Amino acid sequence: MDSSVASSSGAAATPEAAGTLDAALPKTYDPAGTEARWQAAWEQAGAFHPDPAAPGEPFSVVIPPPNVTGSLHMGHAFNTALIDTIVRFQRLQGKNVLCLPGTDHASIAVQTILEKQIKAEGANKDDLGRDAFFERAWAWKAQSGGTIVGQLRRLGYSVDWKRERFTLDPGLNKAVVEAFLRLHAQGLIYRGEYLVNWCPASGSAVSDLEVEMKEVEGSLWHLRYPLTPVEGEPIDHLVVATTRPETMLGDTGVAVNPSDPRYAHLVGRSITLPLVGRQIPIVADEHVDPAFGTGCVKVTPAHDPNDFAIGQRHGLPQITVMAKDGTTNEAAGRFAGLDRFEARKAVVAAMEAEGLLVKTEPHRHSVPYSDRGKVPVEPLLSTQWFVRTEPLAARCRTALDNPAGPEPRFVPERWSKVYRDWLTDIRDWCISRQLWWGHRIPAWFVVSETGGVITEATPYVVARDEAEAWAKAEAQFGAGAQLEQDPDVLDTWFSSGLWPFSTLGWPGEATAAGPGPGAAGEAPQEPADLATWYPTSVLVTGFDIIFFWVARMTMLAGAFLQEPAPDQPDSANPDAPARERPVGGRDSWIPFRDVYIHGLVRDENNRKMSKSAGNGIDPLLLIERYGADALRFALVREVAGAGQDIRLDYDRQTDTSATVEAARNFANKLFNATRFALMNLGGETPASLGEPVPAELESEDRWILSRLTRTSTQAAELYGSYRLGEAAKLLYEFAWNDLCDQYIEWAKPRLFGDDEAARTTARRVLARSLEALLVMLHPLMPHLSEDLWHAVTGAEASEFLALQRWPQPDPAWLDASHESAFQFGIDAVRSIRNLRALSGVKPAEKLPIGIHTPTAARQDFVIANQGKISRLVGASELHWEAEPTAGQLLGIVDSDAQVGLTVPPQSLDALRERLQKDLAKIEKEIAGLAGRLANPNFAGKAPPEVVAECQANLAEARAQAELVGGRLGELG
RNA sequence: GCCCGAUUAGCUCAGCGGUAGAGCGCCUGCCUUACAAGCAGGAUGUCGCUGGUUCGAAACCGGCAUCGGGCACCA
Repeated sequence: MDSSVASSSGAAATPEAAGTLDAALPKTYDPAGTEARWQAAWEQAGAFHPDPAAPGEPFSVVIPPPNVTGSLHMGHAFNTALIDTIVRFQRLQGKNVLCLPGTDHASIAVQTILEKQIKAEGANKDDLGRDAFFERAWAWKAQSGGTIVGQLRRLGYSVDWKRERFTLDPGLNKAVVEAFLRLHAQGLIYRGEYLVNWCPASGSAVSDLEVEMKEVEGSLWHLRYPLTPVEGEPIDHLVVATTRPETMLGDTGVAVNPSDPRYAHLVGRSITLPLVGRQIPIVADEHVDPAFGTGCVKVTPAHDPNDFAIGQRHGLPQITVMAKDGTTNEAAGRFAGLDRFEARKAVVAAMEAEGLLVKTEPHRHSVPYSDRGKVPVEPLLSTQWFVRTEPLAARCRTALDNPAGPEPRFVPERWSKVYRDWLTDIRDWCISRQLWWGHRIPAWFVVSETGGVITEATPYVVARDEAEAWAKAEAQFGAGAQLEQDPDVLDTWFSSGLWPFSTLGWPGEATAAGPGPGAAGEAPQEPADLATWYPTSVLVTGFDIIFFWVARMTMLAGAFLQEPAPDQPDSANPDAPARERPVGGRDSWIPFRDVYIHGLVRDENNRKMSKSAGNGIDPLLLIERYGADALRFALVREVAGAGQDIRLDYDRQTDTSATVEAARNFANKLFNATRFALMNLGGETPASLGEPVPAELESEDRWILSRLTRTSTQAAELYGSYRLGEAAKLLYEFAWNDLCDQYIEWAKPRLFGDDEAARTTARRVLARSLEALLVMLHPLMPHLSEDLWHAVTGAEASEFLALQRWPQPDPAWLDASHESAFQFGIDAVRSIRNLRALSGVKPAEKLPIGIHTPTAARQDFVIANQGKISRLVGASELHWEAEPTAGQLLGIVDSDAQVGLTVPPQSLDALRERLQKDLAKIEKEIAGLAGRLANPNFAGKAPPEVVAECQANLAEARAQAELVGGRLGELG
């Protein structure tokens, strides 16, 4: 006992880890100081910096790296809460857990922000130059990244900050270059001129995924195209309908459906394109819907994806009439130099002037918008780099069909369909961006071969660096070769797509320094982190980036991690137990075993929170008001239906949230429960008190230990299967209802009394239950639980709850029949309190109370717990006769027990009303049960145990009805 | 057009074959020596509509309605 007191005060003597509770014993929990203190302590101790050679089954998560575009919003806090709950739980399971943090350079988003800033300063990025721009971008990254990291720390994220990565840091650049080279060597990267989505706002190509279709109110212009005249032909023109009249300047054909009787005979004839005068052919193409518009389509292969395809099928020329800044070019003739929307007006006006505008109809249609630029994208012919996706997607589909189980496994499962569908009709991925902020494409053009300029035909070499490029170029093109590196950068998602392995050290030193992929004699030493933690255990992310990110990661992993990793003997720790992994390397190349997809955080009006909508909530505001633990608990608790969006209530006037406040109240409840324990454990700790001795346990001891055992099994199951919200609710109920409302109240007489032995038993049970609860809650409320755990256990400051083991209560404590026996006590107490309230007895007034039951076991229970029950119900004396004494006010617990008060019956009406209500309810139940039993089909077909239960319930209900009826009769 | 989700107490949501739950809010009473951020007691629902399966449906199946989301997209 004494030694434990010493260890408790020992913790208090270490200032940086002193439990809040040891000092002034405030009545309310103040999260701010506690949270900061433990965050610092964890980090200083390197608590979350795992060793790849350490024992324990590896468990790893790479966090979705937030964009360095400013600060974090509630969605990030949600994602963080979920991931940290999972990894902290797994750490408590004794696994070798790595949670790797980082941020994403967000090429186009950051460049857009910076260009806006520069523009506001009256300059543009070209004045600045590429190097200065880069410097500025890095400064921005430092600032925004710092803010983000600060926010993640404030949430208590148990990530390994020593392994923090940034998608544009040198190590990841090496991975990006290597990935590009290997894909190129595999024939999976090509360069060519295709119609791409051009964003005039950012001056870059974007991928299909970065285009968002928006419904807009536009117009459908019907234009008259005169046929080049032919003798005897009655039709002298066609009418085409278009939403983009300006593109007619680039028309190189008109298409009709081959089976359209109106026009079939005109196929092959030519048209004189108005305003331009070009002769263009009429072609027949299945794509044309005869029922839409006039059934004639103008074909502009250089400015529309469908027209591009038609043009390809019919060999039509591609005439680009638009420049990359969204203005018409010289090919637009007299319309050249106009902004595209001006050009539209000008063309329509000109057509009208020539009497060729048949009509203009209002027309609602979808227009492709650039996600980032927020302007309509322009389909434009452009030479870009592409990844050939089908072979990569095919591998992913095969993995998903793995007969041993889908890889990855989606939770909830329905998202695997979304993932598969996208991989099934996938288009090639345009990966080049005409931006500066990003990974420069590792390709050098041999410009000497094409007269010093870069064209589509310019040959190139891909290389790890300039020296290698020169070597390759000279070998291929001779010493006179002139090189120029491609000025473009790669799509951000190209580097994000490598995240689960690039952050773990892929491709490793030997390979990177080696002569090239597949070269002989190469003996790549797989990085230890990769060997231990790849594939990662689970990816936790929102459904909105399944295509952008999840699928890109699986596709790229398929290109690089197919080969089994070499066996890595555990040299640093030869005695370590064998890993649960196949000898010879990883069991899958898919970068994560599970993909846990969560919903979005919506605002109080059920709108998606987003920066652009301006309805985001700064997590820091709520953390400051309620604490990080409260915010985390609130977010996780809301997520019981996995994959469902969550709605966070929020009052923008006062920056308050009832949901988070409820979680804060729970934190305070735990704080006070622990405070109560500290005040009543007499300076002892769970360890110094020792195990509860079965023979000494009282009723509530056995009950709470059984509940604890049950809860610990259930909570582990829930956490382990990503049912985090359910775990949160379960523990909330155990803590508040079972431990605080029941156990502590029943145990108080012993804790406050002088019976040393009884007090010790109660202390043992209380200490053990509370400690186990704190461990179980740790994944959800890490700071509070860490703090309280230190206070309760007196653990050294250098020890952490975060690194303890999940509670292993003795299974022998599980006792369902005792749980229901004790439930009688709870129910009896409630019945008495109800009766007191009903009869208007003052809470402070003590009065004689009876519990009446003919059952011996229950009588024994009442006798054994007389003092406790008396205290709980405010009894001056407690009777336990089998039958009620005359003149008492009676309440029904169940058919086998009644409770009674001896008071002047001043509230008979209230009691009568209550009994009548009870009776009505019971009779309704009887009618239902009797009806069911009367149905011969039920008795014949329902399982016998259900029938028996039904009969038992009916008997119970009838007995209760009789009791209630009798009481009503007495009341008159 | 194709696919997915949701619809349960005033609000936010669990429950997903045995006859309805939680938190918040609400009503009543309590500063009971851990906690008023608390305690005790209480009220509150034709589980969207409609067929079907079943002895039995909030739950399973079909249709419908409303809301939300994704994909595709005809000029």
